[in-house]
Amino acid sequence: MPVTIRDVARAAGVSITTVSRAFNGYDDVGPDTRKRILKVAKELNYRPSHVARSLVLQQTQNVGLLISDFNANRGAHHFLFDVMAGVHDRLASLGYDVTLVSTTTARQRLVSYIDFCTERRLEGVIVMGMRLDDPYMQEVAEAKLPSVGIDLPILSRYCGYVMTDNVNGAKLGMQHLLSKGHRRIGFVNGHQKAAVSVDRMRGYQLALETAGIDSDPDLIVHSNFLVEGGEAATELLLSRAPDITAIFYASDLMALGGMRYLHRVGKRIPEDVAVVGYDNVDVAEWSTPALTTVSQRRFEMGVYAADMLIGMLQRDEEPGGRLLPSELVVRQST
Amino acid sequence: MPVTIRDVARAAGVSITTVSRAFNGYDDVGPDTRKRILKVAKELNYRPSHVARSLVLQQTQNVGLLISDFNANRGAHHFLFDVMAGVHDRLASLGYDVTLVSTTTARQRLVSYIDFCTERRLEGVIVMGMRLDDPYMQEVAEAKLPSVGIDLPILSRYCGYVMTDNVNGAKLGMQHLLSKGHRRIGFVNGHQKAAVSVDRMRGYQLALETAGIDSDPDLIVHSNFLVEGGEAATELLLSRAPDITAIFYASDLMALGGMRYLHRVGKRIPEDVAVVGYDNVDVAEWSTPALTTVSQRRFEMGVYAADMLIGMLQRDEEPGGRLLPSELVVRQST
DNA sequence: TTGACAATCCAAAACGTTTTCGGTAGTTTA
DNA sequence: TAAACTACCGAAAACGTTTTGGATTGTCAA
Repeated sequence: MPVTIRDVARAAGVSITTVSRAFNGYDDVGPDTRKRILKVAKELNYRPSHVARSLVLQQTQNVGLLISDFNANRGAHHFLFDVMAGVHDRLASLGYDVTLVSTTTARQRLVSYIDFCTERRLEGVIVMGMRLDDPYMQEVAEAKLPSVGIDLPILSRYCGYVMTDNVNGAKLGMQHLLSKGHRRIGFVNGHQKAAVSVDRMRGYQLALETAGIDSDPDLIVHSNFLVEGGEAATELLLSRAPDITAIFYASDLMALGGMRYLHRVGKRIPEDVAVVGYDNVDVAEWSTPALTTVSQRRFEMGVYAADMLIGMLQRDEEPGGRLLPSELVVRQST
Repeated sequence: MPVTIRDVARAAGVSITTVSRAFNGYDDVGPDTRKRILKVAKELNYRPSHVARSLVLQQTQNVGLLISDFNANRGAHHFLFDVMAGVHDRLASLGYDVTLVSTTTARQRLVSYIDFCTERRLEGVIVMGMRLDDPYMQEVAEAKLPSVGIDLPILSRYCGYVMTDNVNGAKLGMQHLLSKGHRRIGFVNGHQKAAVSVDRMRGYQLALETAGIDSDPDLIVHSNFLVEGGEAATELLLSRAPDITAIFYASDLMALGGMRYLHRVGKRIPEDVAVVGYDNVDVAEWSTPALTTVSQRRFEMGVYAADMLIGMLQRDEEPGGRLLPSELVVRQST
């Protein structure tokens, strides 16, 4: 049904070899024949088949964008969307196609992640939203498929990663609170199986340490990065340590949930309790009071991840771990 | 480099024909040979090439997910992400691959949307985030490529769409305000080139009409669906008609911006001005006061769009226009 | 006049599958 | 015992490209 290179060749009165060469800009085709071929091709509405070309060239120009359990991670769109945009933007501008892959789907179809990718001859993968205990973590690390994790510190011959400098980010947030005179600071972290959580925990501890304050386990609670989780965590935190004057949250959404709870129990922000979030998502700016937070450059994370992958693919570069700087954004909640 | 069907055939001592049949579950291959082939294939780590198969079968099992200017539309993630999840979820579970496509990228690469799709032999496309005056609108409508628009009323032999019943949705929001006794109701609509805007405008007018209220052009202003736009629009609205007691926004984000402005100028919500949004995004629930809004079932929109496309692809069904019901979610802003 | 050398072009193989059309045994039926 | 049938398997063509290794001109220098 679709018009092939053979149709063009026939219509232009040349061989398919010549059509191919005309299209790919080789110089051993006469200027008039070239013009004729191009004209005929346009008339016939010829589009070279990407799949035939992939087959003979043995490369698809196609990379996967793997989002762990896309469906269940919908609440994370505040973070994920921009990263996706960054990844796609860079990859597309370099001529790569991006196919969406989700692990759950793969699981449903009883195909492992690596099977999925090699079957479609994906040349590389960018992985996001994954937990450290996810079974696919190991698959990614062991596969010989070039891949780069976002917020996933996997490092091997074929795996690199990009993430924000979370320990410094957490330190920034904490130092800000410490500089405001707070001494009893609660910490609502993300779930323990998120790579960022362990780093942010370290930043929290480090900041306390250098301020000469002993860490109190009662002041630390783990949650799920989402609003409801932050709400519940804050309630728990306040029941355990009613004397805290500030809370540091590992995500803006949890901070929002926390502020909602604080508001409900009549605490004023920042007078009674100061609040710092993490991510600097758009919502942080809209809340009342506007949320002080540690920013992550999400779009850039995607771009850099794409760049690292391209480096591996096109220039055979060794992957590495790239840490983006964090920045403190001070607003009214502190 | 990758192991092919020929390698498996050689290792198993059979022809490639037999390997192919064994893999595709044909019944004319002996039970013992089949077992042997499968064992050998597993040992060699054989994965059939999706691209070779696509070439011979003349179908790719691949559909495009076209997001108009992905990059610039990042602010719309509150709406888009869930739809994407719905689309991907359904499509993936039916064995289709999903390729991300963005028109800007295409434009950069000087390849038209339709070229992009036919080159990759995409079997269909789901289109979202597009404006009515977008040049690609016509391309989509004229192309013989099965496609379904989300919030885009394009209808042809190959084009269907799914959108929320926006005129009824707007009517619901307005009727709610009218039932609370409001008579001077401002309307902050989205930009005029969005399909949903014209429907919501109609719903607004209809509601006024049946309530016997004349529509006042001073009470209507167009904006861009985003927070800052809503803020500016509200300022304009109040300057033109200081006597309004309620505002209906065509998106939750604009409503949020509006509430921010109202708060700043000392108006109480809902006592001085009642506010209704549109979309029921997660943020609507978190704001203070929580936002009354008209809900859209975003995930389902994606699922239904996928279903419609599959219907065309697999059962040659005629596309149509599917309208999802809207629902009013009453919270504290009214 | 002839050999070399551009300038153009083409036939055929290759990429990794699926599928059509047979072919060869062995087994049953008449 | 021959014919028909079953069960299993393979050779080869096809899908739409790219690329290798010439082939055919014509031109120019010797």
